[in-house]
Amino acid sequence: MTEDVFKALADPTRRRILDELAERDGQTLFEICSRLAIKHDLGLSRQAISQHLAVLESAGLVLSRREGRYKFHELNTRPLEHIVTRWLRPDTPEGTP
Amino acid sequence: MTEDVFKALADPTRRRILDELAERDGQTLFEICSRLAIKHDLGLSRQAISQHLAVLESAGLVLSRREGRYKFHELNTRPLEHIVTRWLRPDTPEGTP
DNA sequence: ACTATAGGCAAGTAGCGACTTGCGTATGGT
DNA sequence: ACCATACGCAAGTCGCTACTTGCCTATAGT
Repeated sequence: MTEDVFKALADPTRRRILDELAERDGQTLFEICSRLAIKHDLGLSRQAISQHLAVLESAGLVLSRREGRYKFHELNTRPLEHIVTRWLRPDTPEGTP
Repeated sequence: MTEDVFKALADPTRRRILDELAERDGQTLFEICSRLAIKHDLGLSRQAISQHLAVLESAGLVLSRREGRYKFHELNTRPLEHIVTRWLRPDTPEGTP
């Protein structure tokens, strides 16, 4: 559950992937690979990214649909919404000093 | 920075410690140890908890003040507030389907 | 049919991270 | 002065995890 969400967010490369999907949804594995290689200097193998995507997917942060030989990935922010409210006090809801 | 926050949140024991401090602020190391041992069944050594607290402290999630031979720890939720908004889309701000 | 593309599976390696163990330091009580 | 308490430091062990490498499957194009 939220257990996997925290573990998924622990890795900086996975967070970069989420950034990439937040910027442009529906990318394939190869697109994400080349984007990460170009925009950031991450020279990671295809399998590395694939495994990261698997972790993100089992955490529910990434949804994928397969079409032909392409697999498109999209970001799902639902699991992110309430993982932190667990510690946030009900007082000072937004900006009430 | 936020790098350390995610790493700090990755461990379930550290999240338990945050829970404990959220429930009662200003606990010492021994208090946290015995609380974790009793309420949850974590039979961890003192140093284990101490190292976890060090991680949480360097992430800015826990602040500590020393008084005599006691060191009191308190929760700081500031670093938690904006780590997730990075991926949350500006649409559907709270509950607007 | 053949080749290239997009991706998956599995085993192996290296390094980090959680935890322990042992010893050391400082404060407080008597 | 003595001892117990509350905590810190340092090294060592063990398991997990990120990453690679090699091979395999399936779809698309020609």
